[in-house]
Amino acid sequence: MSGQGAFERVTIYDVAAAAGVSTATASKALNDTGRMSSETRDRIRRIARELGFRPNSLARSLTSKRSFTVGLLTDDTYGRFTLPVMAGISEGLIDHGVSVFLCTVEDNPELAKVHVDAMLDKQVDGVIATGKRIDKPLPVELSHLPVPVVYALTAGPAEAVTLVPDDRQGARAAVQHLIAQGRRRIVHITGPGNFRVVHERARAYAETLEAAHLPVSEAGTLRGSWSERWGHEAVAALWAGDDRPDGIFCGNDQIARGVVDALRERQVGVPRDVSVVGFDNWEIVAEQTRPPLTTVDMNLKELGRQAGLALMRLVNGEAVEKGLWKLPCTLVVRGS
Amino acid sequence: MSGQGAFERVTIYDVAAAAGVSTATASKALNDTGRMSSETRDRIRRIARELGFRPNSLARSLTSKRSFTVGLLTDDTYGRFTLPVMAGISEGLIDHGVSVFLCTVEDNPELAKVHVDAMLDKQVDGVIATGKRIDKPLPVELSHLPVPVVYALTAGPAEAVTLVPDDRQGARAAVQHLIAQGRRRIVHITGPGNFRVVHERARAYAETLEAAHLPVSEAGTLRGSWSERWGHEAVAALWAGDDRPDGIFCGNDQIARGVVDALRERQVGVPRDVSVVGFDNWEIVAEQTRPPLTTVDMNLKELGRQAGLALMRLVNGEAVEKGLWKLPCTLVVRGS
DNA sequence: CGTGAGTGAGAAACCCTTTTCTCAAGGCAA
DNA sequence: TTGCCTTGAGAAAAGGGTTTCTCACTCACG
Repeated sequence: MSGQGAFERVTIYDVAAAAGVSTATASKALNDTGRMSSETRDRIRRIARELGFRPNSLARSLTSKRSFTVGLLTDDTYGRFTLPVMAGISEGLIDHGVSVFLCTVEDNPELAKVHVDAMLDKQVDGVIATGKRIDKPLPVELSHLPVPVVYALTAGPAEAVTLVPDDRQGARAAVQHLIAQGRRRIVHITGPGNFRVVHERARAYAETLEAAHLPVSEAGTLRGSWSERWGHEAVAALWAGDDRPDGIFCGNDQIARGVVDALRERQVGVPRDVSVVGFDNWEIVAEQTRPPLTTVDMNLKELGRQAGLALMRLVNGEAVEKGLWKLPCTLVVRGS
Repeated sequence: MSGQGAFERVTIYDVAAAAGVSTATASKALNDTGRMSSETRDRIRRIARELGFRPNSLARSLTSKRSFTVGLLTDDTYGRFTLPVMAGISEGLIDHGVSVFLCTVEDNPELAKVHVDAMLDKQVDGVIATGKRIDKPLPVELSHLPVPVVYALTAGPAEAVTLVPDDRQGARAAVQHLIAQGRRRIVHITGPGNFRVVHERARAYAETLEAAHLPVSEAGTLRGSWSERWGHEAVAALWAGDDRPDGIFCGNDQIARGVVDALRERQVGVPRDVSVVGFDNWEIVAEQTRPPLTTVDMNLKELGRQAGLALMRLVNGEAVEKGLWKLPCTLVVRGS
């Protein structure tokens, strides 16, 4: 099986000796550089394969000044957003032979500094900062590191590359979907006003209604918490009045879940009487709702992948457009 | 433009030259090895500090055969369990100067192999495997890697170190709490029977009742899905009969949430008439439930930390007890 | 004064790979 | 035959540290 060389690692000296050549020749044969007869090259390669030779990245990095590692900093240990982003980064970079150092720093500046120093000592080629909120920075200053930095789903300086989902476009898609379903009285039930995403989504909601010549009022946007309970409460408040909506765009899936449940308790048919659209495509919520939620997916894994690729371009010295990159969201149409 | 690596790194040669000594002496001064006058040692150290010298880990690893990195493999990109475990690992290891390579492998054996090979090439000192289910292994064989492996929250071979929460003890604590609240008719509403944790918790539930001389029947354990909906359904079924419980131990917090909501809809007082205990301490669920859920915390971050420390001991060649390590759970008492 | 022990520090080897420079040999034109 | 060019390959250095070995020197003792 694999991994038989458990004791002594095979080095390029072993390959060279077995092939009766120098390490220089062996190196060149394996890296497809230098000049030599194709017989020699093939023979060395065959022997390397037979011996199970795997070059020591550390030694290679020492001369190449490239470690093929990057550091990933996050302040999120529980959230559901970070993991897909990290998975995307890891997946996008492994294709380039790059491995990712995971560093969780909570909100602890000293811990963050320790991690950053450890990363730098290990000669990372670059750093990705990621977090739980796009309007809060990590507890450590990364702007004058000796390596490039990319920000994903966390606040970064204006002159850096920062990747976030395009909340406006996602919200627009959601509201347009409601309009396309023939809904005309559309409200927006969303989270706390001190989140930037709440502003973005609410603004896009209002603009989309306006563009469709539908009535839009400040009262159409209800701010609360990111919870099912708030969904319940908002429906209770709306149904207590006369001007009941026939379409509801929710700021996240939990609110939408609460909304759908509250409507069902009131015998209001979803989507017969009211259409509901959520945000996040948190599958455990969206798919379990009855009916399953139509919702906006932020494509976080893809966002992570793009962040990784952007960093690679910076590391390679290629030109990369600075500033905020807004990545498209996708509407996932289910039953609501 | 910052971060174009324009800075020249300070090497030990620079320090040695500035101090007028050889690199050997500089190395020994900085590592507190070898023999020299304390004036020399202090002077070299001071100069190193002034120059901002930071040793290149790569070069150091090349000779020391220790890279102070470990690989972390996970098959979970969405779950809520993995992130705290990873955070604990990262936190526990950074104290040892060890950084963690994050590798997400989904259920893809080839991807997993690529990641493992990349890790090995980068000379990781060890590997930690973690996942979403303690009864499913990762899609890659790790048992004859040339470095030690520790398993956390995923299935590992019998002869390895595997860390999992002590589900039995946690379940026992939950049921004992219900009994201490004066509850006597206690049922268990839990997840699908093909999860090992379902068996463990159900068994501990039954044993604890038995030990307290309370009635225990197979009908007292209701298996369903890990969803709020199932909590609702189970309550509906129970309250349709005559033998209604006064204590409910739920297999996870989502079920408990559904149970509490269903009870409230039925005007059953929690905890006035019925006490409910969940499992997981998923704060976003447990704290939002009305009343807030009393639940079992699996201390996943601590589990991760222990996994990291166990790996370090293996790497250092210290004796480590093999087999399944069951780490204690903690009952978090809230309002239910 | 000769001897031995202890001390402080440097030279050199080593870790593993890449890369530059050098060189011998052979082919070919003059 | 001489001289130049090409080709294939190796010697050596580099990369940034650590570690072993050696050595010169001082001091105390007999």
